[in-house]
Amino acid sequence: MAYEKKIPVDLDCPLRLTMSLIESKWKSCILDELRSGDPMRPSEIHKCLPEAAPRVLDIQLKEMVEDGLIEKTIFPELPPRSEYRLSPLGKSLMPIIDMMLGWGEEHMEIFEKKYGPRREG
Amino acid sequence: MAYEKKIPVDLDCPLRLTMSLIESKWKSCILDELRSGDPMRPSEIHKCLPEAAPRVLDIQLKEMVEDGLIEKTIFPELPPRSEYRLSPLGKSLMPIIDMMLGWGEEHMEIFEKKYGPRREG
DNA sequence: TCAAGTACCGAAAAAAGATTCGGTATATGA
DNA sequence: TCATATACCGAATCTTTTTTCGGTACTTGA
Repeated sequence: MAYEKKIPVDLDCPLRLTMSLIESKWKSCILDELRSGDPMRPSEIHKCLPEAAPRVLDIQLKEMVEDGLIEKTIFPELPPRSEYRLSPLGKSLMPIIDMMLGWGEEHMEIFEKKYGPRREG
Repeated sequence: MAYEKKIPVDLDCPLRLTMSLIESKWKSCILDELRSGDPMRPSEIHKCLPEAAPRVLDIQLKEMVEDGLIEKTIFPELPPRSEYRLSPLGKSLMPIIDMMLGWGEEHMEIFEKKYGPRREG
């Protein structure tokens, strides 16, 4: 009955906090796309992650801006133009993204053998 | 209509692979509990993570055994006794867990200010 | 006998997450 | 005029994850 405000991240445990910021399906990939530091337009991000439903990317980009991991610039132009780039906070997550990417590359074969190959007639 | 076998991890991208192994709500915490390398009994793990629904821990422990992140020993005793411990594969994830824990500790305050404090009358 | 502890599992319900579809608004080029 | 492109949002639906509840089976101790 009592209305309880929903907290968008997990403040009970430092590990859960970090996880809750990046565990949505495409957030880690978005951070990876932005790794160079150069800004990217939303349409570019969509093209780089074609498996992601566009609506999900929109929502997750918005949440990441709200959480302070990325920054958004809107240009007052028509047709509309905007850009996303890593914030300092987002940059500070990059070593973690790097390690996860490296770990995945190193161990992909194990899991391909175990669970793949995928989509064989 | 065509039945497609569900693949329990994401083999399309190394980053998503790593994430898919640990993104379930309590998996990273389970790895953290097992960090010392010493085995833990399931009841111990439950006590250390009292916020987790026991059933979820059971399921996630089982998945982590299946994925090869942890190893399980069942002792043929009554009452039943079993133990979980990090596998070499799980150990290789620890630097990532460590970094996420460290990042969370360093930045917790930002998010407490932004989204907390929680449960104030 | 009864409660508590051990380690699990199945099924239903609830919640959260992702997806699809349609819509806003404006501009350019065919 | 119509399609395409830009960027985004709301709502309904589908899917997955998490939670809750009950059950199995056996032992110990009150």
